[in-house]
Amino acid sequence: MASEVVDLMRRVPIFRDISPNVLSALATGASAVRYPRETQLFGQGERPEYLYVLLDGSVQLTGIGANAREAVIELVTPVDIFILATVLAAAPSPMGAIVVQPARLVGLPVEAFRAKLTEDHRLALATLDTLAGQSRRTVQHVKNLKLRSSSQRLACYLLELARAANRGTIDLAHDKKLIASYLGMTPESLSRAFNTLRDYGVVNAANKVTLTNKSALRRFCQRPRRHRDRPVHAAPPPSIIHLFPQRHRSRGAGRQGDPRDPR
Amino acid sequence: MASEVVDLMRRVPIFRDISPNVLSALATGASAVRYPRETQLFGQGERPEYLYVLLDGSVQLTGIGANAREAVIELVTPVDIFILATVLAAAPSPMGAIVVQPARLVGLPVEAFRAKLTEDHRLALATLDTLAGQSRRTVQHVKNLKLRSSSQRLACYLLELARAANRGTIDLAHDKKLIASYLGMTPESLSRAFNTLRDYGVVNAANKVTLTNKSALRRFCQRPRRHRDRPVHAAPPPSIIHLFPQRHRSRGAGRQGDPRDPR
DNA sequence: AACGTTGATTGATCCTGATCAATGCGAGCC
DNA sequence: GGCTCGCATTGATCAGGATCAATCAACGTT
Repeated sequence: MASEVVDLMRRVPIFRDISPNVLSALATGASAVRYPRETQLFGQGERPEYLYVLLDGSVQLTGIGANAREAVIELVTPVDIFILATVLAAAPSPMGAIVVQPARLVGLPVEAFRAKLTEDHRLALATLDTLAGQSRRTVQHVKNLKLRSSSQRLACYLLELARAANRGTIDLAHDKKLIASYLGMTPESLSRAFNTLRDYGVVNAANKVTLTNKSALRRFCQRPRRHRDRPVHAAPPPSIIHLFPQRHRSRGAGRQGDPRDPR
Repeated sequence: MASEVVDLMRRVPIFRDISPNVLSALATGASAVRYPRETQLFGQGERPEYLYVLLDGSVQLTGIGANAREAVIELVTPVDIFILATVLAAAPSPMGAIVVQPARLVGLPVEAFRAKLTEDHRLALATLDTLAGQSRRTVQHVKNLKLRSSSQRLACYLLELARAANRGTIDLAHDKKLIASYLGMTPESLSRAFNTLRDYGVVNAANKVTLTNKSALRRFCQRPRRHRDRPVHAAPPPSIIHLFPQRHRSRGAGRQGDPRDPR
């Protein structure tokens, strides 16, 4: 029954406030399907036929580089929607999608989605919202890769999981191998990163992880990569060079709100 | 005169097909302003007041990590629009914006933009388009960082510039330092990467770069990071494990369209 | 013209993380 | 139960880049 699918779709923020008839139009021919591990939903370079809603399980979006090396670019967990940008651009997907935990998902045909987008303003606005959110997350990913060491990336990841789980102990829903790839390192390095984090209250028993000292861990995240003892004297005062319509860049550490993000 | 600004705005794809009155509403109080190098438009962690249209010059979007380390996350060149995602999310910006080449830009007040978005469907759709494009570019950035060596990233960058410039010789519009940061390495490593690429037909005189052998360079981009001589025998045949509604992942190199992207 | 500043290059060294190799461990299978 | 297979961990080694330091060229300033 299509109305069941519509009910399921409402679990995703993007569809929360969309009118029922639009939703059922989007869902024509669609149903919630279960897929086993390892199912490839589509490959890199293909134009996906569906916009996917993940209800249960998890899906990895992986990019393939030279020599068939792959890296997990995104790790989709329920309830979420994925390959929105690709569907909108009607372009080949820069990454493939593979089920990593037995998943239940709904595939919405892309033509209907794009058509409804042009008809329904609410839908367009909702899509804009979630796309903006995803875009920001990807930028954060780039920042992590460029500005943090691998142990720090792991620490941030764990803090994020803990925040989401909202309890002291996290259980890792994925292979260490997968997590390693997602965090941009090898499984061996991940293992060693866990060892490093033991000093900051990270206890790693099998698939369970407990953070006994979150504040220490948070501090670790923001620490410079190479912690040589630096001169204690303060950074030079901001040097105002021009006086122009906009305020000027203050070189050095003399900035106000300390915009470092612990994520 | 506001109509001048509207004309300027039309240079950006996002505004190309927007009705004049909507555009002039977006542009109320806005004008094209020139800013010198080093001008900080806004800092990381702030909520920008404007959605920016870059007409000339260039702007770097930089993330600040621990210890005031910064990395250039995006490099905006004309004609383009930036911090769209942040404006839409009405959230603090994950990166600051600094003028790196004397720039002319228009700042559109965010409230008006967001308001018009809810009123004008065309605007919403156009925004969706450009946001999708930007999102894809960021994903590509992540892929580059995870799957390619620094020399390969430089090679891709040069190929991209050559494609855009559409002539044999590129002139680098930015400091090497900046380019290095954008590509995720230090200036020293960039210098050495240029040396490495000499073997692939990259001639680097001052700010000019000529690619004398693009195909070799393209091949270099896709080469595995560590080119040890591997066993010649072909990869194992795809192992079909399940037979399910969707086709299954074929492990190994037995894939069809070779979806490696030379970008 | 001398000077100081800034950016680019090169060399020497170090460190992070990848690679290679071996082992342990647990789960599914016969 | 014994088996294999794949994942995780640990150790040893290696390589790619970062860091530190010195030099040099290009400018702008005085």
